[in-house]
Amino acid sequence: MSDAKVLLPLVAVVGPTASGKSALGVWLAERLGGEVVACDSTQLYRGFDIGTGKPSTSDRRGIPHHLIDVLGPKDEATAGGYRQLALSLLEDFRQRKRLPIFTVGTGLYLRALVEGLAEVPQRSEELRARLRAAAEEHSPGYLHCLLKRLDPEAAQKIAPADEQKLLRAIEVCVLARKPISEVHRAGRVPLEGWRVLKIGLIPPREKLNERIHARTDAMLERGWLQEVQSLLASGLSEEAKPFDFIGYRELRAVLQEKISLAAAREAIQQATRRYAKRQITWFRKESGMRWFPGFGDDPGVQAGAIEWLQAEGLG
RNA sequence: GGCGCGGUCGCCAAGUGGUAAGGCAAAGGUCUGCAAAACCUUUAUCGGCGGUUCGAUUCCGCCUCGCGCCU
Repeated sequence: MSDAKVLLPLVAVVGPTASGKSALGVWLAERLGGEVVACDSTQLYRGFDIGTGKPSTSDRRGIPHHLIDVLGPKDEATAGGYRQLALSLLEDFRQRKRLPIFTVGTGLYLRALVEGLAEVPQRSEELRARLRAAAEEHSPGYLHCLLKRLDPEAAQKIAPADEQKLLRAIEVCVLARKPISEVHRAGRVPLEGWRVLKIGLIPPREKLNERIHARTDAMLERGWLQEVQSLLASGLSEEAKPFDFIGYRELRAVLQEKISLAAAREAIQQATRRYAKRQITWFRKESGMRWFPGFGDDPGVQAGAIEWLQAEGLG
């Protein structure tokens, strides 16, 4: 019966940008008969290749990679959407008896997949537009007050200035016709049938920053600016979601002659450093993580990782 | 050697005789469908010494460093 699924192993290589997740993922896949599944909100987008750090053909070494290039520039990536894609992909892995190796940079997406999401309504752009318009007309604390009336408990947890989270909370309350806190309390449906083995990569911050800087330069040398240029030339709106990603927004500004390339380079490096910091903050809280204090391409880390996985019954 | 200006957190920078705005960076953190996002918190005793004063970062003197000008 399909509802009595055998527990299969699922590997998740978790780490901040430039920590070598992809390298470790491929390395493990080669040795364990696995395939790589990206868990990254930006690699989902077709056409945005260099700056999102998609592994090149040679980096992939013949190992199949999934959940890369599955969205067009006008699509909206969401945690729930990712979960759907990943769930059906996992069914496929189950049938083919292959080991899924997730390389995760977007912690929220992994959590959405593994722990599930509450039964909440999807985004509604119309409702959001209305709320934003209303917020414009009223005083600054309007949205927070509104949420306070709908769900005092949720309002307490969200900062009055955090428009993004306030909008979502109000949206859920309105669409679900009940407080978001209540919806959340109703629980979520976690991933079933898979045993998740999490490998966490945390290189020393100084070293990580060095890699981030070097990688930014390498990406620029590989023609990142030209990539952005041809994306824009292809008729894509400058407002398309992927142009908000680190680097793409800076390079777009260069092409619009708002900043110099040198300034963009520094801004990209800095934004990436901060991004890595936020990722690390998120990952630190992740439960059941097996930590390795180095890079994924480090032989010592690789040996340690496979050793651990084998001890867990893999291979 | 003389004259002038200036030395306030890693950087930029306001300011006052009663114990020092802000911005950026940094660090820490939050997070259930925009997450490469959004948001929150934290961070100086004002170049050194002495004087005036109830009290000086703010006034005075000396020293020191930087910048500019002059001989």
